[in-house]
Amino acid sequence: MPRSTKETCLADIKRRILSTDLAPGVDLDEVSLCDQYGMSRTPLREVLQRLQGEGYVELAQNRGAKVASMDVGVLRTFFQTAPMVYANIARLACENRTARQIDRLKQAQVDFTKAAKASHAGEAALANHQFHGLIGEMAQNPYLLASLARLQIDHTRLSQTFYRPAAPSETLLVLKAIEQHDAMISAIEAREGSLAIDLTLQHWDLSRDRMERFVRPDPLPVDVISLKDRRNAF
Amino acid sequence: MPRSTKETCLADIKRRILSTDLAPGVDLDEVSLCDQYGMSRTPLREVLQRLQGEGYVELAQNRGAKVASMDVGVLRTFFQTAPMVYANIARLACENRTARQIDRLKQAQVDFTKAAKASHAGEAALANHQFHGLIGEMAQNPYLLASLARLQIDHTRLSQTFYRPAAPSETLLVLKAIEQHDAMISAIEAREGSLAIDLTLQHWDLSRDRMERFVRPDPLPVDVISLKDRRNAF
DNA sequence: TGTATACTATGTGTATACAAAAATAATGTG
DNA sequence: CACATTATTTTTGTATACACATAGTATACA
Repeated sequence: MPRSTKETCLADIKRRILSTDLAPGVDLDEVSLCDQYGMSRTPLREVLQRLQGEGYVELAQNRGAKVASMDVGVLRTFFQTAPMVYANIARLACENRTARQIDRLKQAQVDFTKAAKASHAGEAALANHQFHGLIGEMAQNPYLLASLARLQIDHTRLSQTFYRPAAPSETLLVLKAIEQHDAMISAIEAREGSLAIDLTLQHWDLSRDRMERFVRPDPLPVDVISLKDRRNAF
Repeated sequence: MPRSTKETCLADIKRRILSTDLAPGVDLDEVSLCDQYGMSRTPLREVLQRLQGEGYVELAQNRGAKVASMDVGVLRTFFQTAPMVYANIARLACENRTARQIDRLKQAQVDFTKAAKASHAGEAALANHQFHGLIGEMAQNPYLLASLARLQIDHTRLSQTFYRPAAPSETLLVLKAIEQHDAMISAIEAREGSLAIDLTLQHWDLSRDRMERFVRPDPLPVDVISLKDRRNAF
């Protein structure tokens, strides 16, 4: 899809950041990236500037680029802001979507379903990113889209574990997410704004629970003594 | 304030776009900008990439940069989105503002009041931009801030005529805007979120009325015949 | 006269070379 | 041995030169 070297580079760095292959906060070395993508520093630096503009990286004077961090302070506002923006985007998508966009959304859902059912965690998270990005496009609102894009970056990074189910009960959650996507497509196609908002918020609740468990996992056993004893018993 | 040539250039192009000195949609020539700011094309192009990321300019492949346009379709969503974002930002500002930020906001209000009372239209619009940008900083929400920044660009461009009163009644509107700013400062300082939202929406209504009159001015007289007659009567 | 094609001019995209700043290593001194 | 200072290396920032794409213009041909 991307034609020029620069666009390939831009898209690939985004992909690597979203999949946390490039972890939050890590420094990006210009020359090594140049080698990887077979380009000189001039266009690569322009790519980095754009990535900064879109919220993927942070640039510091004379100190290069690093992947956008995800500190706790920002995470708090993430959970605070996301449902409001997502809901508004969903409503606007109902008003402004075109038939062509519905087709693309359905295709994205096919891709997402495949990856999610196959438990391809990285691919599923990216396909989910693509799906919600398309709804954002439908909204036709460049102002809110800027917020949505930034929310999506952190959302996708936090969701990396979602599609890699550890227990059978978690597989059900993935299936539920797929169903919710299908319901959202129908609502948007039928231009039922109120329904689309409800579905979006339900979808958010599902995702939020999963993310909160990732951010704040089950605590380790407190009773270290008995653990130690059990170990010694071997 | 800006130390390096690049930052000066970035800030100045922003200023010129906000003041519509660089009108929406006009093409930006790289070499002439280089001459103006005494720098080579490499850093200038990086500035343009950043300006694109912040929504000031639009870049097209092999076709250079142009100032972000303001077509009717986008303007519709501007009026639709702005009050919601502004209100949320105001509420968050109450929660998260620091004493230091309050001081800076008061200083910005001094600057704004001076420029507005002196009917320095361009300066007043930029000071107003600065004022509301500081409230945005207080909100401590990078996601919403991205929307706010984009809304502010168009808001400031549309407000250019606000502070250049044509009639005495319009001077009163400017004074009212100044009062509203003072009230907003008090509300944010006292962390009264609900009040801050109300004031913000009132402030928006005032600004919106003025902008709508700018976008859709009074129609020209329909009765061209009688106008012509009157002219002939001279 | 209308249209297609070649040519020219202008402007954008990229690579390389060099300058400047920061990080790191090495050395000297108390 | 700790610390400060200097030298060295690494990395970032900028200028220049050239390659490439597009737009505009002129010319040839139907």
